[in-house]
Amino acid sequence: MEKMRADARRNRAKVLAAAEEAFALDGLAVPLDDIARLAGVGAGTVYRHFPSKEALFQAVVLERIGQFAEEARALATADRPGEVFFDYFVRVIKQASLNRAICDALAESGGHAFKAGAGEEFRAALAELLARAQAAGAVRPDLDGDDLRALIVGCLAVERYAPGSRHLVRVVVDGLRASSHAASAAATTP
Amino acid sequence: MEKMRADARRNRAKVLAAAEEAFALDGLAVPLDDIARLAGVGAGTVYRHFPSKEALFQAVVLERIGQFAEEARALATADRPGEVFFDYFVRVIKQASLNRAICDALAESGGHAFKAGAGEEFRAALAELLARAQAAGAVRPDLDGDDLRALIVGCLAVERYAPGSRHLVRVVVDGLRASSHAASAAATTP
DNA sequence: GACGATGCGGAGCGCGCGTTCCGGTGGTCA
DNA sequence: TGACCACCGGAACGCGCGCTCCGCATCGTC
Repeated sequence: MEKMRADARRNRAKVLAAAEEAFALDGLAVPLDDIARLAGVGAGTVYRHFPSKEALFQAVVLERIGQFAEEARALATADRPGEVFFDYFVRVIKQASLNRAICDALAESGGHAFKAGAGEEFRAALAELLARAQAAGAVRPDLDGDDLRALIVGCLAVERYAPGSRHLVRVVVDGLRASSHAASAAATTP
Repeated sequence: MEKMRADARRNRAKVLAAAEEAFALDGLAVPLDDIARLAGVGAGTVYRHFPSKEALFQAVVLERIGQFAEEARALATADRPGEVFFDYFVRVIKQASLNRAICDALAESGGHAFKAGAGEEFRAALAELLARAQAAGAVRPDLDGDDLRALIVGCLAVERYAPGSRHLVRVVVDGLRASSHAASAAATTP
């Protein structure tokens, strides 16, 4: 990996950059030939560096998810866990909705994208933020990290269906607040 | 259409039934040859009755959506608009989540499925239920029918990602209540 | 500068699927 | 019952895409 020829390393970087751009725009649906052309290389070169299109996709996606995870870790010790949590939740959805690659990866049933390293880190960091917000009484307690990821996937679907409708995510955010939970419990306990 | 030969009419019905079953299970992804085989006819026969796979899909989906619309119309004059609305909302999501065809059709960007007759009926009936629930003070007023359809799409994505997690839809339901809206407004108006 | 190793490009292969075409079959009606 | 023609089945076509293969170019080394 380090002892690669200079041009090989250069091409690998070009492929990654092109894939990042193409996948972000059109998701997994973009033909691999398009990525190769955008990178200015042949299709064979792509396969020299990545065993399959899927592997290239994973590489691109996991890097981005790793950024989300890092961001979350940086917030894990902040004050006002409630505000921090909601800000992060909304920001992740906003960022991810601009990136078809992330949407496709997260929506993929079974959450395959969370099996690998960076996915697991994101998972853990998200659960940490959630737990702190719940401990502070800001978020209803009947949810765990998996639930939250599912809700993020749902919000991304909403965003894709009705782009830019900011207030729809707020509906979910309001549903996450501890007070909503109380209202629901009261309503179902006459 | 009425002066069709008896076997033709029979085959048409068999194709529709097979398509309903196959699409419900695997969505648009199911190969047309599979539908033909399931129906016990040749691929050519399918194309005699429907100009394209897409048209067959639309026919199947619109019939189901028509049922949803009828159900909604039947509830449009009921008492307790709030309860009726939430019950219907949850039921539609539950039913649709068991039917990949509906999920695919609704998730399709642009909401193509709502352009045709039955889609428009569903749209109108849903908006009516919503408006009545809002007038009764049960649902936050800052939403319209399009918003609600987007939220349904989102809930279907959640359901597909985390099947059977009943309480996640409740998060959205709680977010829809008028009290949640008030809490949100209070929180952003210091 | 020459030579082996390494990487490169892009034509080509295989496959799956939507769609079409046509020779034969069997429903329909006189 | 016989003949006509609407209809049927399924083989075949075109296309797009993931992936492979191999002759050629380029890099690193002596």
